[in-house]
Amino acid sequence: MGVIVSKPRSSGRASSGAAQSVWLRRSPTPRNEPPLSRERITEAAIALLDEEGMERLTMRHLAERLGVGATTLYWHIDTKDDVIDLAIDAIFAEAPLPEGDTGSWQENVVALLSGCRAMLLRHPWSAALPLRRRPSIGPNFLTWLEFLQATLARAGFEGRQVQAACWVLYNHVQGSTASQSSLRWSGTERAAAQEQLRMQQDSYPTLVAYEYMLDDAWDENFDLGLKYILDGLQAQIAASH
Amino acid sequence: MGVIVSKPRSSGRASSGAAQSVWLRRSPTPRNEPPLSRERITEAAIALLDEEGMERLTMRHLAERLGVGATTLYWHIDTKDDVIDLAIDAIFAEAPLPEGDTGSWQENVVALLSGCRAMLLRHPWSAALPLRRRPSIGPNFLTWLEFLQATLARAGFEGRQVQAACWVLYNHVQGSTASQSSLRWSGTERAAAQEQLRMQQDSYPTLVAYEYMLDDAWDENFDLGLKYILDGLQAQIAASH
DNA sequence: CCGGCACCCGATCACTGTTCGAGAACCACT
DNA sequence: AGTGGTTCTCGAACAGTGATCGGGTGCCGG
Repeated sequence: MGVIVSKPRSSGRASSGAAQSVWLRRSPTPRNEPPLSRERITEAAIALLDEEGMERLTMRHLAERLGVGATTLYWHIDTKDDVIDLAIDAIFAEAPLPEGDTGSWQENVVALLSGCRAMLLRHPWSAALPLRRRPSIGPNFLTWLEFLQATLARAGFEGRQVQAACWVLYNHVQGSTASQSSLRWSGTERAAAQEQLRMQQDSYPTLVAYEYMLDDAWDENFDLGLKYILDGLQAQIAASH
Repeated sequence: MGVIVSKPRSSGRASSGAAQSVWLRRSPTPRNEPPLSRERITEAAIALLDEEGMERLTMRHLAERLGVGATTLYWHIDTKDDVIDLAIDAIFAEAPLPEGDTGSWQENVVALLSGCRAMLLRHPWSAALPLRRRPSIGPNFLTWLEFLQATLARAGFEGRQVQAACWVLYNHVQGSTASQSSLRWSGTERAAAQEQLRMQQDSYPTLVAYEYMLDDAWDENFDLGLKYILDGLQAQIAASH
């Protein structure tokens, strides 16, 4: 201890301008059973986000859900962004880390990413993940990423290759689930957009031909795309002996 | 004509609930040279976003920049989301579409994605792209996507493969640029996070070993990741004869 | 019994997106 | 020149936002 020095309710917090990430400060309640805690706030935030979406996440709504005054939250967290950071990290605890080393590294990666994908789809608001101005350095996210990188390192990648492979795979899960979650729009508008697209077939022949935005073969697209990536990674390993 | 019926300033707009996408309504100013136009608003919005970022994009700021009352904007657009949709689509006009069919399809894809990446990095707020609740159906975005899909279709992909390949590639550009743009955080906090990560080396040995979040080899990671994807796609083509 | 600490909250501030209705500017046509 | 209507502008206002401040509880060790 002693590394993280900032007090929970410091009068001049983050004197050097921007507030620090939640993960760099320690929780202000080391006691036994406080009535309100970061954990309870995070839990309620996730429930609220799942039920009503990102734009309905409000300090007042969240407080009401917890049966608490709105400003009370600010004793436990510094900022609304903190709540979102905590929620995002918490859901990564739901992504299962496959046991043992059964099977090829490809099978391990597929299992890991599939579990993560299912988790992200359960929480559609996670599409907001990449837009956070600060990177994710929550413990659960780091654990998940560590697992992925370790799997790749064990598969035979080295140095820069590990990072590159890791980000390609992560972007694939994150990007495809974000698209899928965002594209759950109203049926009427969707129909209008499809009509509009079909009317402009001369401008977008390929998009129309391959039914851009018309079918919902999310699973197939994800699996096939993942296969492509894994094939490319396998080629890299083969080339490196 | 006659397809898009909603009036620009309709009293009860989008009577069926959610507002329609900008692209499904027509511009309210078919006149010669109106002082304020969608184009000028879009232009100013992009400049504002580039200079001050997403959270500083405000109707009032935008209006002030245009030397105009805040509420004036609402005659030209229905909603702030419309402005963002317009801005996002407008920057896709900056992504160059390589001329002709010189070179292999891989080279064409690399050129296309590199141009898109440079454009997205010039406008870091584009990281917010995937989180929009409605999908991108602006003309410039569709043109760009059409070009990518057409390139892939010409390369020999068929049916579902085209879509899957297209999304893998798109997610790679979008995801990597979003990460890079988001990770431009303050040096002090970054140092603190690195310190924290190094302290927990026991928990995250691989992340520390491969310098997660320590180096900024964005270009190398992007290129290498793209190579993996292209190799995987090449394997698909080879398998399909 | 009491001082101090952990925790809570009502009032309030500056600001947000958006609506409303009153107006100004322009146009075609008499 | 005048009139009527469409096109465009805007100030005032509304409900709601994140966040701060200072004054409160209630509890616990002494």
